[in-house]
Amino acid sequence: MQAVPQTLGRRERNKQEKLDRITAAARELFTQYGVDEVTTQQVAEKADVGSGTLFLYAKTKAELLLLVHNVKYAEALNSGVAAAEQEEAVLDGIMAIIRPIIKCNRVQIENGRTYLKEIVFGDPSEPHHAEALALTIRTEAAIAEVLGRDEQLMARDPGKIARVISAIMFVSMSSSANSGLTDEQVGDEIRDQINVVLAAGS
Amino acid sequence: MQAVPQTLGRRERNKQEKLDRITAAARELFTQYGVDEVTTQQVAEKADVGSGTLFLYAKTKAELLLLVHNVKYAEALNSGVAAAEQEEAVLDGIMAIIRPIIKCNRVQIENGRTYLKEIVFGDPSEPHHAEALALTIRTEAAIAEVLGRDEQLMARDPGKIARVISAIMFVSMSSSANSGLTDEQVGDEIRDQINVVLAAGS
DNA sequence: CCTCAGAATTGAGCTTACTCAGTTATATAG
DNA sequence: CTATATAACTGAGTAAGCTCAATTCTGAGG
Repeated sequence: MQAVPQTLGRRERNKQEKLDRITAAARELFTQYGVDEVTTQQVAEKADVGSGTLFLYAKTKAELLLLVHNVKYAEALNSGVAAAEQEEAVLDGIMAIIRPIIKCNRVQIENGRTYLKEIVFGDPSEPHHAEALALTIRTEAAIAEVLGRDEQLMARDPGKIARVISAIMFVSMSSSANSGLTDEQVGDEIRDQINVVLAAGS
Repeated sequence: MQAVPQTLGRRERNKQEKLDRITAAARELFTQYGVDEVTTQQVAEKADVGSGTLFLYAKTKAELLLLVHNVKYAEALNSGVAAAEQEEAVLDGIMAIIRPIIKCNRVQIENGRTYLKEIVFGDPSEPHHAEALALTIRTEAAIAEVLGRDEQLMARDPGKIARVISAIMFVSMSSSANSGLTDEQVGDEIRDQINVVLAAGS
């Protein structure tokens, strides 16, 4: 019997180190070449682990992408929420939240689309997927908060409206029809749709 | 040189027959077992064609599902549009359109979700995918028509609202979070969201 | 009927995500 | 320190979608 070591024991430390190496390897390769152009073998090699080990840390290749992309999405969301505080008008505030998210899902458009696909269609019981879902919930909450600043909208259901906006974002960012558009054009398309939802009473 | 034969020549007839056999085989196997549980080999065998031939008629397995499911979707849409004519209220009319679509995408939920996934993320240059897109456009048009019956809504932009409703439908029908719900529950979720979009002025 | 260009078909083979039986490393007990 | 249980790791192997070089079939021209 031994006291619990402050440094979590070698086993735990090794696991953490491996996860870090895998995450770094996947991030670099996916970002540079795109998830479809990278094989799991390549990620395993770069992370210096066996190919089987990779799948102990991410159950599928898609989960590996979630692991990597969640970080970027979280950053985008944070910056968007911060920017939204500076805005007066509701629509401007919402667009301030959305714009960084569009950007982050279109820098490497293939990865962004695969990420969004996985959020909706992937296995929600997987940990990285659960984290992604938590992020979309945070996004909706942030949007709902901005909606709630307006009395008229407060009287409607900000949570439900935020959900609708979330669906609008998802489809507009994912659709193959929009692959060729610029970030601004996608943003415009989203804004127009939000506008028709909000401008209801006018 | 010979006059164009009424019966399109043996070559064309053979191609048509093969496509029919492939479609029938895929429909039966996918419907009974679900697209993920069926291999392309099995479809090829059942259709009595070589495995390579299959991919001349549908470039990917997903395209094969589109080929099969488009027919069901078209039927659902037609029956929904017909039902919508009997409805007075706008929301009732829209739900009349949507309900058969929900049903058709959830009878075999795995196939329905894969179908929806392919519509958004698949290759739009493929013929069966193009047909699926045409169906979603027809769906939006049908919804827009019902919206246009109301003067207030007519003043807003029925086409754009229909697009928003389309996004709502897509996410609610696809989301893994809703896998366990009944058709009615999914319908309710969709109706609630549409309601908050339409009930704007009230 | 015979020839032949090219359309249509084919299935062996390739790629790659993922599995699993066997191996190695770690921590605890005596 | 040695033994043992068990957690962690590994890479050869499997499965399945898809490709493509070789083959067969079709129809027009002579």
